[in-house]
Amino acid sequence: MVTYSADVTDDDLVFKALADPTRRILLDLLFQRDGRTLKDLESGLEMTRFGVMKHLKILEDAGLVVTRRSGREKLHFLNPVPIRMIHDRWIDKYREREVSALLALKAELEEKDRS
Amino acid sequence: MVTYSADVTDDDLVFKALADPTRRILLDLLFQRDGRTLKDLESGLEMTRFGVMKHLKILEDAGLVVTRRSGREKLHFLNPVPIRMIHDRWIDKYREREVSALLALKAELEEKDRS
DNA sequence: TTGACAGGTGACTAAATGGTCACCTATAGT
DNA sequence: ACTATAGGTGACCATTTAGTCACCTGTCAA
Repeated sequence: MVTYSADVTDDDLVFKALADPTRRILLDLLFQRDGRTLKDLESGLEMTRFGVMKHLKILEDAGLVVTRRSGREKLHFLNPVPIRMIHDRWIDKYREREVSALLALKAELEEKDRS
Repeated sequence: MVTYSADVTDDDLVFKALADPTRRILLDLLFQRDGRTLKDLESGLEMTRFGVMKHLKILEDAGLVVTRRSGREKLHFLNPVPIRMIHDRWIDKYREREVSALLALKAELEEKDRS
């Protein structure tokens, strides 16, 4: 049986982690391509290595990013599970149908806009 | 055509709004039952009316809560659309299948645990 | 029309957060 | 061995944020 450490404020770590724009960009980068190193991620941001490192630690502590060491490198991977749990907290089956339909309609209209 | 202010993006307001535990409780309360007044929401929290009011304003500015006036009362409703957009930002069709399966399995195991 | 009630604003303090730096450890390649 | 490279720690400062309060506006009902 898998146990998640400190159920207590687990969700607080997740939401706090998502609150910073730099950290969301980091997740975007990992969404595009997994398994990046700190050096790699750092090069895409206007910030010192230390800042990026702090952000990655916060993402990792929140469980949004999972890492694996490979020699002197540390590889970073996106973990979508906490994101899904946010979704499920405030969107039940009923609301999900409504929202999906609404967003589909919105996408359709924007598609027409573009043509 | 809608325009957004220069440095504060729409999604930043949403994530900042979700970063506070009190505001998440407010969303939980509205998830249970919509259309509540400030007085109603205030009674469930150990905080002055002013604190709750500030939090509700932040949620409203972020679009997570929509309101309607009725006489001297202001009714609050949960808007699930921004939550869904967070989900869609980092969970594509492929990951969604994986995550759903994983969470379903987890729920199943916890169900067995309880019996 | 008067008093109670629901909601709202601006200023203020204490705590949390983001970013940088000096300095440190461990691995890779020559 | 030794030098460059990848990553890590603790302290520090500037800014942001949560919460409270004195005071104000609008609505209801006797």
